[in-house]
Amino acid sequence: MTNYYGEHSKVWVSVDCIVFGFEEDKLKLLIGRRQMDPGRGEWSLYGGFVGADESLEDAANRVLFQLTGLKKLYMKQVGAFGAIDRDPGERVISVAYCALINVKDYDDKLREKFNLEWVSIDELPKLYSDHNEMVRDAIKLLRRRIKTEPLSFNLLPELFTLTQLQHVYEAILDNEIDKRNFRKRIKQIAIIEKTDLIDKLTSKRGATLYRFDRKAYDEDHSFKL
Amino acid sequence: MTNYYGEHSKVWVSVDCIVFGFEEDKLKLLIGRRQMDPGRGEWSLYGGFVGADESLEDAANRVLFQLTGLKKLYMKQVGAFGAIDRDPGERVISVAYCALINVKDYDDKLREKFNLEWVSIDELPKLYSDHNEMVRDAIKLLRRRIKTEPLSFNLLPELFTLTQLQHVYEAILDNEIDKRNFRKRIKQIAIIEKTDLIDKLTSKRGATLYRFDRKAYDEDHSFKL
DNA sequence: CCAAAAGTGTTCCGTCTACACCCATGG
DNA sequence: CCATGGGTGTAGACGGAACACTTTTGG
Repeated sequence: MTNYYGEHSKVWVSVDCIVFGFEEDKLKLLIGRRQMDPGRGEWSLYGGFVGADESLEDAANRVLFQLTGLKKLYMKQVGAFGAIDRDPGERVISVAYCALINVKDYDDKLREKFNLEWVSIDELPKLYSDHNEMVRDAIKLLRRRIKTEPLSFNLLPELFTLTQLQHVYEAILDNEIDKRNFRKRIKQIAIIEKTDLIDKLTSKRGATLYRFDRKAYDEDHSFKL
Repeated sequence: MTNYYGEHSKVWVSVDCIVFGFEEDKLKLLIGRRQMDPGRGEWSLYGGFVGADESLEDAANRVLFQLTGLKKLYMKQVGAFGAIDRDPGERVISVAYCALINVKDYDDKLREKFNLEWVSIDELPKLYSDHNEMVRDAIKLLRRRIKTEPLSFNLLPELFTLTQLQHVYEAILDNEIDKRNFRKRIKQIAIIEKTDLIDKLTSKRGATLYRFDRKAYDEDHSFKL
């Protein structure tokens, strides 16, 4: 192989994963105690180095799979972070990825194995390196995208009630939404499908369960909430 | 220095700059013929490798300065591109940055030196590697941001007419805007300042020149167009 | 029987859109 | 004097926000 770029220096590149979940009507983040030096023991996102033979997306998916046991997660790049001294050990450029998972699908054994915690985004501790910045940017990205993309379903089980769905929007956007207006809008957009199942866990009367209608969404991408 | 991450492999990281300008009522991109192997002679964005002792932003600013002779440009990260074979020569991860410049400030000698051309974004040729993707993402970013940030002034001289400003919006958003509605909205938002100067280059009657009122903007960031 | 969550429509107001004519001037 | 771009206001449509009461049922 010809050595084209030999005179330039190489750097380590890592990916860091911002894993969001939804629990107790709050948007939560999966973080853990860093298990390596430097920074051992600090709260941190979970990450990994990008291998010579894997793309950035592959690396992010690999890390997410290790972490959650799940493939095909909703995942989006947040951005590259490249300050010289962002990592206290060596020069490392990191690309942040944000993923949404349904906490119910998540294997709690993995949580224990990696010593992870679900932490509410408004109670986040100081994280390792520039990870707080990454989280901030990821939240901005979510807030923008949730208005035009059906992100919210990734945070919920397949079947969910309209109240749960509304709580997801409220948690991400951090404001209250009027119940009637919310339901009106949801019903105008034909991308959620009513089932004849009733959820009786959260109320005595019971609430109708809905599911995301991916087919309808694929046919009509125009979507505003 | 302790070698923390020695077992992992390093990669080359570059920055690629997407430089937008506005000329002849069109949004244009500064591209050139690649002057190195691999891909010598192909149309390409202008880029450079990230040095061991510079941040990603520094690298992007350095490349932009080389290219335009200008500092303190409006610049935003578009994202990291990391497919394994994206560069035909070696494994290189690239971070794309998008910049806006006023073509009038631009030194044409530099254009000749680097053999660059201003090409209208709807006449873009096939570019080297994944540069067309980068440009697509950059345009998406512009379209989103121009609605809430005063980007447009970066593409214009300090003094400009309302018609010019409108043409910038039309070029970026790729649709026509009603003149009266546009001017009504602009005047509601007090971030542009009328001068008593008249531009007589584009019309016989002459058009009032305006300037961006940065102070007013800094005081009131709420802004929608 | 009562507490607790589900479910349902209407009115108002502000914003966006569509639309056409006069003005000033250089050539 | 006329062609060219500059400049101005209004009416109707539409979408978002505010708002309160009835229903069901488990305990």
